Amino acid sequence: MEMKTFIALTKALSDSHRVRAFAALRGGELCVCKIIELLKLAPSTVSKHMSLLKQAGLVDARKEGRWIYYRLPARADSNTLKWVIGALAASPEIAEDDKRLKKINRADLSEMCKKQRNGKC
Amino acid sequence: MEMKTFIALTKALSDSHRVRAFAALRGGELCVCKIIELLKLAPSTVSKHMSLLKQAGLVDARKEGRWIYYRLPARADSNTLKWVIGALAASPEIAEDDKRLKKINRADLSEMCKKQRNGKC
DNA sequence: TATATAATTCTATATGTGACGAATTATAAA
DNA sequence: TTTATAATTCGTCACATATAGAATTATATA
Repeated sequence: MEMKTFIALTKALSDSHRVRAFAALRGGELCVCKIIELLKLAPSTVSKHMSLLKQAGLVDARKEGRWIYYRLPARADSNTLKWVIGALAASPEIAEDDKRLKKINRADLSEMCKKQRNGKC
Repeated sequence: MEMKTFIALTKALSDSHRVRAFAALRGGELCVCKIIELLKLAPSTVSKHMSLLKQAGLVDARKEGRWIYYRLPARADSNTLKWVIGALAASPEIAEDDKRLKKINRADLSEMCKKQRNGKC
């Protein structure tokens, strides 16, 4: 791997919000508004974070209607993925996120997004 | 690993000068002035970089007289070390550094340090 | 077609980071 | 003891980054 690629990876992984978003995708793809709900950040901020992760090759995206779903990439450098997932395995923060994600996945999607726009999360 | 620890690691690895300094230690311990010579940065800058790597647990230091030697830690999280070394294995920049380090290791240490002070590297 | 909506890009701002030179500290040598 | 020296810490500056809100884009629905 070239230095430039490596630095893009480590920079992408050097912000806790991005790391949490990345780790959240272990459980399967998520639309942006669910990631917004998890991180409790403004939509524009989350969008920028996901774009950075994508540029580093740490996530893939697919569009379906008005929604964009992010997911772990199928054929990414699996050593990097394994290292990150492994390193965070015992992280209390990630365990807490996993719990919250279960609730978020049960919630009504439309209602959640409406709140995000009005409540200025 | 806790999130805080993980972010300290990725932040430490998100600057190419620090990554190069870290990788240079694969070949054995180095005193600061040799790392200065390799990176061609001001001593104070290199000192800060090494201190950050140390805080992240990526390197150890030992003092011998006026010199301080940095080295890869004996019992660091070996998964992290393996991932970094593995990811950079094919990096042309690191290969180039390895070449230059051979020359640096042959050079006269006192002369090199004197130049660094006067030449404002 | 007009409106609502999910996500993005754009703009502005506050904070963080990398760089150097000067001052400081600790050790060795004269 | 005085001087030289290897490295650090401190002060400062330029530049990068995280954040939110406004404007924009693309798609679905009334």
